[in-house]
Amino acid sequence: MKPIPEPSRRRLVTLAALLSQQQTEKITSVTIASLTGWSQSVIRRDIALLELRAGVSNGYRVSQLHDAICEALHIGTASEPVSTSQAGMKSSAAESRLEGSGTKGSRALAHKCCIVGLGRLGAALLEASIFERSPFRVVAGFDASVNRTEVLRSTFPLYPLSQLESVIAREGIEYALLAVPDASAQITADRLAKSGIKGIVNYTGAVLTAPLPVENVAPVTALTNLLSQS
Amino acid sequence: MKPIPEPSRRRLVTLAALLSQQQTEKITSVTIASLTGWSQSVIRRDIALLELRAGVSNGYRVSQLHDAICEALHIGTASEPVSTSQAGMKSSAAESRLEGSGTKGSRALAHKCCIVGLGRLGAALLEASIFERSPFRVVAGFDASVNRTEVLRSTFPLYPLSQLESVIAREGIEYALLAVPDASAQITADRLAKSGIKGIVNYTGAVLTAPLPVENVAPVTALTNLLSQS
DNA sequence: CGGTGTGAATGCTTTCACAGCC
DNA sequence: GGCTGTGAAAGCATTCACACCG
Repeated sequence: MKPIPEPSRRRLVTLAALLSQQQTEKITSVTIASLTGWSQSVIRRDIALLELRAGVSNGYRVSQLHDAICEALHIGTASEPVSTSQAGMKSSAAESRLEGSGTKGSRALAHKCCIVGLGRLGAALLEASIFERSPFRVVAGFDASVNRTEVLRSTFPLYPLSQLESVIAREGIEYALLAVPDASAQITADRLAKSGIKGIVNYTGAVLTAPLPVENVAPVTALTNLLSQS
Repeated sequence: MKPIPEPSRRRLVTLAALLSQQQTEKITSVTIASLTGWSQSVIRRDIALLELRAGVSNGYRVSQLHDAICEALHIGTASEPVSTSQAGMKSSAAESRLEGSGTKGSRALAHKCCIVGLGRLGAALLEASIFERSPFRVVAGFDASVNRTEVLRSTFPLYPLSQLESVIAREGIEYALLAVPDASAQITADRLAKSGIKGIVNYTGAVLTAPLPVENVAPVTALTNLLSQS
């Protein structure tokens, strides 16, 4: 399968999330269009990229489409469709079509993440429910203040910042959520990069310079993006 | 000035933030390239869109470029360049060029925002420092639990969710940071849309259907975007 | 030189429009 | 009829390459 272009990829990420909150069994591109605001053309093209040739005549099977996206995007543990009481045994084993390219990696381990900086914002991310039913698992938190790492409660261990490199290496952590004070953002990002982290979600107001993908989600950045969209 | 295309706009938002944390007086496209990872071509094109024909031969004046971006993006109160002691009276009145399209709106009031949902994450956004020196000002917080709205401390008033519509109208609030539980996200988004809000920053895991721009910044969404970028 | 600004060319994405299928 | 999948066209964004400037 050829590499999926960036705009399509981002839409597919959203589409996967949308599918997992969908109740119906089937869905058409026109429904997706009304739910997301994207054009039908673009939706059909995006889905065509999956090379799942299964959506004939009356829409796509929600679960099948969802799984196909997760596979194409290399999302290991997929966020399962929401199960409200009525769901039944709908698709627990989503009949893998003949041409299936070996879906064995599907139950793969979740991607390991860590939270760096446990101020108010970082501490808020400790909430376990956020990552439930997602392909990610937070396995460590870090803060410069030993006080915080000892007082805060979480389902995974918290470490002093000095152990950043060693814990990342030991646990094989892939992604970091960065929520340190702006002033130490760049230095910390440098340390993360050197530790072999694959990507950073940046909650700080600082613009990071790093040799790896950074997703900026600082409140001010997000608002500014909206602002100039008028 | 013609409308700025979306990819350029997003880069310019980041560039503005980068400039405001810059210490030097001048900057060249090659420096920006090394700091951001974007190509020189794209940077020069983006800046050319500003029609600020002022960057001859040895780079751009940081403050001037910053102001030009803020103007083009309709950012009222710009985030000022960081003032480390040495900054001096650099550019407090950024010589508005002759052709200037009437920069009178420049000292306009900050854009008003509100935080909807004051759980751990929403409450973390109450931190005033986050929005300091930004073109945004949070003027209200909302939560379904009166307990929370009464116990939490902030520099602006907190209201029960029932007053959402009335307060938004009265205060003329433009943007909302949505941090309610996933289950009530869509309903709340509908209320926000009806209240005339111009854009939503979505911290929930839910995919929103709304007739206005939504910026998705849920941790899982951000991580997934990174993930499939390998 | 080292740097910007910009036509022209390239490469991507989106849209159109229609064949094919249920 | 309603819907998908896909060539072909149109529309955008990025890169190239070079004139021009301090």
